Amino acid sequence: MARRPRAETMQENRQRLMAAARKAFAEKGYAAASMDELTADVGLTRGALYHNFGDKRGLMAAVVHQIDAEMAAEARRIAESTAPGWPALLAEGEAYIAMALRPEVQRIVLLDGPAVLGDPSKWPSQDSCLHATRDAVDALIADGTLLALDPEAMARMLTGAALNAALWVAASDQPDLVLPRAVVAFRQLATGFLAKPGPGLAPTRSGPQIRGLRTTSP
Amino acid sequence: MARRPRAETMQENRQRLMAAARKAFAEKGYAAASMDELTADVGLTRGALYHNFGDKRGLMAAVVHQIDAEMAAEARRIAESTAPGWPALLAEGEAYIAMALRPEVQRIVLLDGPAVLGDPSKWPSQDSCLHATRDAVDALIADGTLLALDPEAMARMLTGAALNAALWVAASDQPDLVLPRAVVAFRQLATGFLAKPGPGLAPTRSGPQIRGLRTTSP
DNA sequence: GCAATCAGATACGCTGTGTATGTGATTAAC
DNA sequence: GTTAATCACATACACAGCGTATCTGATTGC
Repeated sequence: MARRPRAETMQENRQRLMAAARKAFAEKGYAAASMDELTADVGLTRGALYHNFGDKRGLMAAVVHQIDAEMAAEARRIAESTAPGWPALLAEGEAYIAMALRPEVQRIVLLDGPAVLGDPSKWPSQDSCLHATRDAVDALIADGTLLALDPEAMARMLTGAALNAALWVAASDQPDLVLPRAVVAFRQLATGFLAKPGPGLAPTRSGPQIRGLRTTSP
Repeated sequence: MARRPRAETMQENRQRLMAAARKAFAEKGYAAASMDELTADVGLTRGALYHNFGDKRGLMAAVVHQIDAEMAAEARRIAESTAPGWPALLAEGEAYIAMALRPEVQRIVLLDGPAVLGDPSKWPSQDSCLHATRDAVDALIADGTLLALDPEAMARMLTGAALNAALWVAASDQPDLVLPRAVVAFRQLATGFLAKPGPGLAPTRSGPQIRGLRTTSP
């Protein structure tokens, strides 16, 4: 028989369990997701689950970590494809807004995550998204672009505003329609941290675009 | 016997159940709170609970509604005891930050609430806090103090930033120490919505006050 | 005073988690 | 190459907790 190394199949099983968990948690919510069902879906039993993740919460932690990492990576990609500095920070925030519209992110990371794992800043993953934003803020403070306040607080408020805006957008009747308004408001709010606020504020001009579009730099 | 009217004792039982629920939900979290224990604590059984609130979630909704209303009332009181207009809006936001430090508010409203009941904007209570902030924003837009963006989005982001900041403060090692920094950052961020940003930004001047106590500025 | 109502209690079933134990395959020792 | 140890996962069990269906004694309206 194809003697596959043990560690390999184990890794694959972990992946499959996490994939199933993402699906179940996103669709039914953490509380309503049955571990029995979930494991059966990928041809395993709860035995495998408890062996790999300790308990249901452990699986949740792993899933949240994974999604969080993906989000941070995507935000970083977007930020890097933008003019560095202030526009990149804005782009990052907008990226979070856009990502938070995905049901998976919304349900797992924003709604159930804090309830199950506590505040994001204490997550095992240490919350990559927050970290990334904090780094960006640090750089912009050193840079003189932003006011020298507590960078942790600033990062926290920016991501908080962005993610909260996203929840609002998602809960609305026509997400596609209100999304641009949220983005505009976010951009405007963020200017509060600028060391020298741009003179002409023309927020609604130049059409707010998300995901890849040029952010108007002051 | 003292023939108390039925509606009266029923009302009292409801109150007692809710009081017990606030305690249990705050201390153990929604998921870990046992309805059997909770009802026994006030000398009742689950029968009373299901009769009055439908199910566990119904009880949670009632509790959240109650706390939310209390928060909104308190915020309003604070706002009214401040110079009307912009300062009042800031005071309101700061009040939310301070209130969110209370374990009850934090655990029930901020962490478990969204997971159990969904996004605050869809809560039965319609989220009084959000509503209050929105009204304040509306007035300040009409007033010309704030930029005329989507008021819903603005309110959402302000409360989002405030509450997120509070969670951050609460999760920190020395809440008392970082709270002032959060307040300063909040005040500064909020200026982003001002129609004409003040020239000299002296956020720490005039002492950010939380619940009546003067925060030490570093 | 009597019947209808109703708040709350009692009893039951069921789902789901966690744990303790079992087992067959893989790995490592000799 | 055989054997012993390990280990990933399965099986079996105990138990807590939610929801519902049914019951009961008190209150209310007539």
